[in-house]
Amino acid sequence: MLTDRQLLILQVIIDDFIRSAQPVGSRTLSEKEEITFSSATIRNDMAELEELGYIEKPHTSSGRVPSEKGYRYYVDHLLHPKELNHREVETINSIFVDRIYELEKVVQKSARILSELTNYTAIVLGPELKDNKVKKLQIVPLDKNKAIAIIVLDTGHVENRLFKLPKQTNISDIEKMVNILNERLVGVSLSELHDKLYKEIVGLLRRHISNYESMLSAFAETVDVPTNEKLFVGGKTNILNQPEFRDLDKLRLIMNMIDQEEGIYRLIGNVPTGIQVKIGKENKSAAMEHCSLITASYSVGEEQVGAIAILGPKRMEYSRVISLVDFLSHDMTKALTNLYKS
Amino acid sequence: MLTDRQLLILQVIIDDFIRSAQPVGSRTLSEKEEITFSSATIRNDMAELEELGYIEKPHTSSGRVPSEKGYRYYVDHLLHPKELNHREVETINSIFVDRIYELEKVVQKSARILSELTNYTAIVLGPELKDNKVKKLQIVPLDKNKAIAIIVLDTGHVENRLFKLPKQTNISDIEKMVNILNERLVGVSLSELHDKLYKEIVGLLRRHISNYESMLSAFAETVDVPTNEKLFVGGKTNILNQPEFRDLDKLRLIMNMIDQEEGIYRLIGNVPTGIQVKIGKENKSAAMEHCSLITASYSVGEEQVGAIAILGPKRMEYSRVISLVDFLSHDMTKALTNLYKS
DNA sequence: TTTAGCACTCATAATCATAGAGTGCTAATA
DNA sequence: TATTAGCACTCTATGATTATGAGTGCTAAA
Repeated sequence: MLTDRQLLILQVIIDDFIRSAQPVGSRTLSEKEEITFSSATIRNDMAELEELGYIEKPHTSSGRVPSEKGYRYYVDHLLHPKELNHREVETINSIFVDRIYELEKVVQKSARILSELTNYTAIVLGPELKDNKVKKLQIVPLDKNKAIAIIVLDTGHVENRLFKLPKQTNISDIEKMVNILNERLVGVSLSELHDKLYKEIVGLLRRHISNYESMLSAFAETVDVPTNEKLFVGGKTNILNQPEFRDLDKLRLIMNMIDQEEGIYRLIGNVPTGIQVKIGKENKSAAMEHCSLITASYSVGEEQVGAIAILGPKRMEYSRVISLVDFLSHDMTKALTNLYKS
Repeated sequence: MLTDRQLLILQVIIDDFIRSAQPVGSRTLSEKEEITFSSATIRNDMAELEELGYIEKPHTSSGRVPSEKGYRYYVDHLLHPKELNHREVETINSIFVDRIYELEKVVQKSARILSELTNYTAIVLGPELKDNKVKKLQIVPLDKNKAIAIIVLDTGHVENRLFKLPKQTNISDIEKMVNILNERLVGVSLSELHDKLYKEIVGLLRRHISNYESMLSAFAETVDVPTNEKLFVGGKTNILNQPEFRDLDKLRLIMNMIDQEEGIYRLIGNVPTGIQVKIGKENKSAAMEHCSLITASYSVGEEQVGAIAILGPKRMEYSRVISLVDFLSHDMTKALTNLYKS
């Protein structure tokens, strides 16, 4: 359909626009070294590219700007993956050099570093917990009225919740309860826990322990944690540097979305395995209309557990960002697999 | 020094400017109902107020704008506290209606609600932990190589950290260690813990346990948590609605500061007891040059443990915000005192 | 002491002209 | 037949010019 020359022109237009954020004219193009033909030829090809919907004009006599269809074609067919340079590789590896033991820190650091490397906004979603298995349960009384329920998972994640003790609970009841729970629930995954608690355990408790209800419900609530561990967003203010967000209304729209976790979960809550690029309206979100989102999943062993993402303007440095995100996601997979499967 | 009439004029100028964000002229003022004298009189008084530094002119023939000195005088002497209306009281009380047991949620909700009520940015700093006392220590082995150290504090706060087990650690050593730590450290406050660990405990461990070092250092690091529990910022995007931050450079400056915890800690890390108002340059921070900060402390019992703050433009609704912040801080004090001291 | 009157200042908005980047089309060229 | 030079045309961005009007300071009268 498109001639090689037209593809070259499309590619150069997009490359230039990504760099300059300015509409690209035939004259500018003809001066590029990779382009050997005249501006008139370019104009003819541009007219055709426009007719086919790959580029558009902001107004009658201006240069051309890529359309979403154009970006899509560019990402799918014209992109040559950019090799990361030494510094970039080093920087990403530095995330994992010291203790990976604090997952929260790793997630946070990943988001920060990724946003610094790209100058866009980075989102890192910590591993899902739903397949984690209970390692140990514990109740620690704080005083006459309150106690704290603790669940330790096999990945080392700890959930806890304060709850009110029924009046005159005696210590031995608490101990009995903890014993029953540990006997029955160690090894059970978080996703099965709630059911198990209310189907198998509740009868046992009723038989052996008076006033088990509030302790049980504290455990049940502790268990009902959001399925993802932690969410970090790095480089929110990088958005301010993008010329397309000079417009305060656009800015407000996207900022509002980023500032509430819910919006972000909707955006990258369940991304497919591997790299994905969503351009503008493909994101099905009014706030994201002028943005592109590049996501990558990471895994523990074979199982996908989390995701990282870069949010930037449609005019994004796709090839560089894709390489970075890809690299980091593999690094995270390696590090986490290493940590949990050995 | 200032006549009553001048004070009235100053007050009305500031009130009007807070509402409109526009320089206030003598004509506008003379039409206010509380002002009974002519615009010429006002002009004379304004000239004097300007000479004394309470107001200033953006340019020769414009209306007047309050200076920082003017705001300061206004806050110190001209403010009549604004009664909260029913809805505001209800909304704030709603923070504490259901389970206060999850402190993190309470802090988060406070920040959100405060920002919604004020339309400014709200910051809530969770309670300090340094005077919390150890309630229980625990080590849970996850597999041959890793274990998790857990510290439960008397307020119900739980800290935990993954650490690497020395090769061939046997279970009984871990149990011995846990016993020693619990015997010696329960009741010790977090601020004394580090010292105690390395002065008293280390000798005991050396005598009874082989390979105690890494377990000890895991505990020590778990203990070295930031002294404040949690920090939440609500309504960051409210800044975008303030006309003074149309300027992208100003916006970037303040956004950058808000987006890093460190900047916020520097700002409200140690605020005095009670309400404090810092106006513009009084904050000693370039980013805050065009902002005011209203802070209030809250306590458990008699002891101040945390702070809440509102960050807005210098042109802030001081009286309303002060009332809101005051009210919320007392509510928090009540709720927390009730929770921990009963 | 207060106020009316008036000349003066300056920011803002509106209008207009110009330059220049870019286009599409036509006709000449390889 | 495909490419390119040439040219008229379009539209934005820029700057200059000009009104408009809100607001001031000063003077003189009340």
